[in-house]
Amino acid sequence: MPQITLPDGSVRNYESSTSIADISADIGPGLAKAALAGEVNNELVDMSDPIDHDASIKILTAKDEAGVEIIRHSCAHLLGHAIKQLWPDSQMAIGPVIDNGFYYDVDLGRPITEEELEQLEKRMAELAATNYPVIKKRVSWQQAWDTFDERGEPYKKEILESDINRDDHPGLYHHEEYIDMCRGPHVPHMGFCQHFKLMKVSGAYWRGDSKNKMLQRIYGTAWPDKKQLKTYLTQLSEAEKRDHRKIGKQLNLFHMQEEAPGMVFWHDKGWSLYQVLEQYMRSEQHARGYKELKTPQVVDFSLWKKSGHADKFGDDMFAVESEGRNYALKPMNCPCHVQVFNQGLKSYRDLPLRFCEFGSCHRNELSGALHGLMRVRGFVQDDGHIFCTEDQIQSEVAEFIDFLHSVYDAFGFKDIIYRLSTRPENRVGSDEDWDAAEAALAQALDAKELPWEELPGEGAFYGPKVEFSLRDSIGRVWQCGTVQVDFSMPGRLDAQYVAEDGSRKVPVMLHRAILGSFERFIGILIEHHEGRFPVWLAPTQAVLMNISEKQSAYVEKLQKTLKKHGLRVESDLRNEKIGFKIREHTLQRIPYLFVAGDKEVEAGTVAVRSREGKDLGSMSIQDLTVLLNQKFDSTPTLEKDN
RNA sequence: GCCGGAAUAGCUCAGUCGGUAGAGCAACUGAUUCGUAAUCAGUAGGUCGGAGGUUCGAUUCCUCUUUCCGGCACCA
Repeated sequence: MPQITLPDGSVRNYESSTSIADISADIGPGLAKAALAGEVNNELVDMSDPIDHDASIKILTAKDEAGVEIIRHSCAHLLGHAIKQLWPDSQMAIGPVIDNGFYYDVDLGRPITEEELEQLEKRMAELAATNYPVIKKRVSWQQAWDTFDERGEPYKKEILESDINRDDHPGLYHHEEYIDMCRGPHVPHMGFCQHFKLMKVSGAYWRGDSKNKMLQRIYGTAWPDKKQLKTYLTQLSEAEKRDHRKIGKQLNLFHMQEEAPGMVFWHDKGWSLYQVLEQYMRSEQHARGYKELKTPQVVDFSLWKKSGHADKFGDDMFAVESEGRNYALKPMNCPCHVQVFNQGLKSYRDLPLRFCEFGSCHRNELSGALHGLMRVRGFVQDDGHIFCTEDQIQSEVAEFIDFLHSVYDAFGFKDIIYRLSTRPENRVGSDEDWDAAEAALAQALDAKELPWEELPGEGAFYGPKVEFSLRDSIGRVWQCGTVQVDFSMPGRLDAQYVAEDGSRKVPVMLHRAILGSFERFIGILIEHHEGRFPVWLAPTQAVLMNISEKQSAYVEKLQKTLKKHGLRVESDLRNEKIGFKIREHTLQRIPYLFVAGDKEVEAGTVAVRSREGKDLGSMSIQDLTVLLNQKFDSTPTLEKDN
């Protein structure tokens, strides 16, 4: 006699075992039609799963996020159904839900072509159009194993063997003749799976391990209705327009070429942007008690052996041989900073000692990992190392987090995500040190009441870290800042200070960065602003232009004056129509355009137009300097437009 | 590094079922001096990523290679 409590608190009594399907039918035909799964005492269940005890339930439809995920999951099965029809020899591995869609890893023993992808999508649509019912059967472990043995599905058998308890009764979902194993739930019929698109194919290792066989991964997106699918596809093409590689070329910021893979050739405009960032970070760090260093880029391998980096990353360093000695291009700055610390006897009174460096580093990243400015082989970090005592860790971390917040705020990033990465399997240092370091970071976050999640096993080999990610104007998350506690390296590299009691002690080192790398951060800024940089960052803040030759001298004089004020102003005196010039500079996303005709010459002003096309009226030189000196107006253009 | 795809003028791209390539924009020259997103006319521009092979002949077909793109894996 199950008593069922609905989300609105109402209660229904049933004579015998019931199901989400029965309950939604009882409530009404509309709901019965829209229902695709349910929750029983907060656990997801299928429409057909029996409910024979008192329970609180929720009926899920395509309006619920969980409902959409179920649709996506079922689309993965639909993909499996279509694949096995088209290529019966293929072996199905796993088909999970991901953001906005799903994928299925399949062993076809060969690659899949674009044409085949279309063919597959077509078959999926045909199958879904029949609205066939999805039938769930719970079977014994052995029955499941026999089923997949008979059907030639070795990956499914492997999943059964390694991940599923022999006493369990796995759910087998029958999609007509196709059978897939899944925790579920799934849609009751394919009527829910009508709006999907196969996006791309790629290789993916079985179980994510590069030692395993590479399977074909087929990606798809799926939505409850046509409109949402279309909206998503539009969003994708909008994101493509923000591609920093494309905008970097259009705005002449930088380039890369074959002879230096993963290295950036900064052009004057990109370098201007870079310099604004660097000077800003320099003055902020100076204000917060950091001492700026510059350390060598080519350092003998012995130091990297001593620091422990050679063991773990030796192959990923650029090696340099000269006169029988082996050097490496520095992949990071910390060992060098310890060398500076080690010069001269340090006292506890010197701590905390905050070093920073715009450190030029090189890492020989795997070729397949390179990606525009986001993943490069040569980069510069806004790196810093704080040498302190254990007692100072928490306050130093707290102070750093304040610093980081003020920087992200200046760039217009308000939504920050905090993650604490804890001890990995391969590590140096004692468990006691790890306990203390992890606790110190967690406490610093908690003291600021920041929400954080733990990433177990994701820490660096020498210590745990907090990672700071920011959300950009279209909701993408980028990891940038980090602070890491290191109990190991100072000791390995013989750093010491004289404590209050006269004894020698090893300092704790905090590794920290806010932007991460300038290259990557600039890439993020480009995409965040879609190239429409706020005026304090824009490589060219304004272009002055004349209507005809008569105003040339006036424009040149004005440009000189503005440049003297430290403003980045260009002039365009070409013999072109004003409309033509405005179009060009607007496409270059110049924040402000200054036009001088006879009227303006007479009044000693310019007519100001924003890159959004707004007429800001006439302004004097004084007005212009105020306009171009706006600080930190980092509201993404997207928000401004809306 | 692994799987798949791509590489043609400064840029964006078309093209050749094997007979050494074309458009638009940009550049250059000339005319135009024109008030808020493209003035007109003309000129020039390419070892078709690199190396090898097949062929009478390769930008096109094959092999290798480099780089890039999409993923996977990696990320001190």
